[in-house]
Amino acid sequence: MKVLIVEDDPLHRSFLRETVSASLPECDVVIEAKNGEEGEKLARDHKSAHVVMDLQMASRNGIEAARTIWKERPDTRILFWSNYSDEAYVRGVSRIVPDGAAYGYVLKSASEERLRLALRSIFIEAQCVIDREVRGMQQKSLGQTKGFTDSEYEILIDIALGLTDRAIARRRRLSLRSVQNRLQQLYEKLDVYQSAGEDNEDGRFNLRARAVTVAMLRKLLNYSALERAEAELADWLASH
Amino acid sequence: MKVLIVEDDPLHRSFLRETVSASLPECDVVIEAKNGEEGEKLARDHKSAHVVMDLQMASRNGIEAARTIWKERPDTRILFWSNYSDEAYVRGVSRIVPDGAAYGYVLKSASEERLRLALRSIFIEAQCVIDREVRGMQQKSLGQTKGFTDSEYEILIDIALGLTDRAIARRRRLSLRSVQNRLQQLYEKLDVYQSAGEDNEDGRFNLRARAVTVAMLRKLLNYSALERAEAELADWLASH
DNA sequence: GTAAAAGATGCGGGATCACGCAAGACGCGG
DNA sequence: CCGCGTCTTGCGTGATCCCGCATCTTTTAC
Repeated sequence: MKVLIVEDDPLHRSFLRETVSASLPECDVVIEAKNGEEGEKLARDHKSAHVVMDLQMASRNGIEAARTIWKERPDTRILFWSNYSDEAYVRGVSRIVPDGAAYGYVLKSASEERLRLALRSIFIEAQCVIDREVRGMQQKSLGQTKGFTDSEYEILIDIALGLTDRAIARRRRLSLRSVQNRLQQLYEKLDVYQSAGEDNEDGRFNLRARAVTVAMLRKLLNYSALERAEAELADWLASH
Repeated sequence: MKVLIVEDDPLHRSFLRETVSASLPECDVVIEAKNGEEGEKLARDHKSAHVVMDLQMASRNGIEAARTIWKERPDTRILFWSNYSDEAYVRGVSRIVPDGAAYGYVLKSASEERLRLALRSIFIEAQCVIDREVRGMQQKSLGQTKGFTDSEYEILIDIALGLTDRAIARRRRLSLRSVQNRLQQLYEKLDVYQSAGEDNEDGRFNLRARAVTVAMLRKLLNYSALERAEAELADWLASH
């Protein structure tokens, strides 16, 4: 059994290496990559079916890497080991996990014991292990209650990218007015109005820009989500 | 000699502790805090004059903490030990360092040797030590060449916060038209036009929103910068 | 001290945005 | 089949944004 570690921080990497070999005696080979790009390559070369990796890496972030790995070999088992449970990450991950694949998401702040357990559950038992805190996010993003619809999230990304209403309409194949409707309901859910109008008409906001910032502050968006969205946009622009 | 370590990652924290005591034999007490808030408190309690800390912490980020520490005791020597050299961080740090204070900025990706050297240079010799890569950023942000003026950066933050032109004008005590001028020059420098107009009028951008995203992708802005800006805005709104 | 450069302000117009109103389109339980 | 809610679309309006043109002030340079 081979395990591939993808993690850019040297300290964390060596910690992972030790934990993996300590808690998985059946693992005889440990491979290490120090960024997403290298991770993809090594996963391909070694046909490794067991991966533990960080989200948020400099060269190619974990979600990108996971997507190409799963695209080539959908039965790969991946444990995401991340610092954050941003809704942007959780949403990004659950968007790319193939049907029936075993995967996990545990936070770096979790105890070592929890990490060991997750490793065994996923790699040996083929079970999914999602950290409690992360699970909360997932509920919020899937169950509409208080969370954001896919269409709302979609349009959030579009305005974050700086697309114009008309451009969004073209991209999502909607009429101009529909785009604006979605925008309104997004503004509503993000509470952009509350902080805006209030008492004085003095401190009014530019709703569009404000929505993006509020979303970032709420961890609905983060750098890597923007990065991915930007890449997708470039693709779309190329294919026109 | 007392040294205060402020770092939220347990692995990094213990690494720091070892490195500090190994490279600074004259240090007899090492105190540890696991977030910015606690860091401020311990710095106050222990009157510690030597701090090494992370930027990017959950509860209260490094720049905030450093500012209050320096406000209370400007001769404190602080070594920032960070994963990133985002222009947003560099700018944030150099904005708050008091005149004549000794401080340092080294990346976590640097060698352990470099860290040891920095520790001794700053804490013993009272010299400033800035990582090469970080220095590059500093040049770009201070020397206008190819970088951004303070006024441009200021307005960038304002639109990122979602302020309206009129609101910015009030906040910065400018006329509406001046604000728009600054915006234009910001758009220019961020190359928002290039990606926008080009050939087809199809993929046009909303310049305002686009500028923010481009700035984020270029690391001119990041989460903690937004966080700080938002707090400042709230203050300003309160004092009207 | 004067000239050039940089910045601030006003005016005005065309484009875009935010959004109320109302009419069709689609799915869903009775 | 009908009624109901959700989603989509069109039209129109007022606010806001982007920006060219022209004037005036401040800073910088020599």
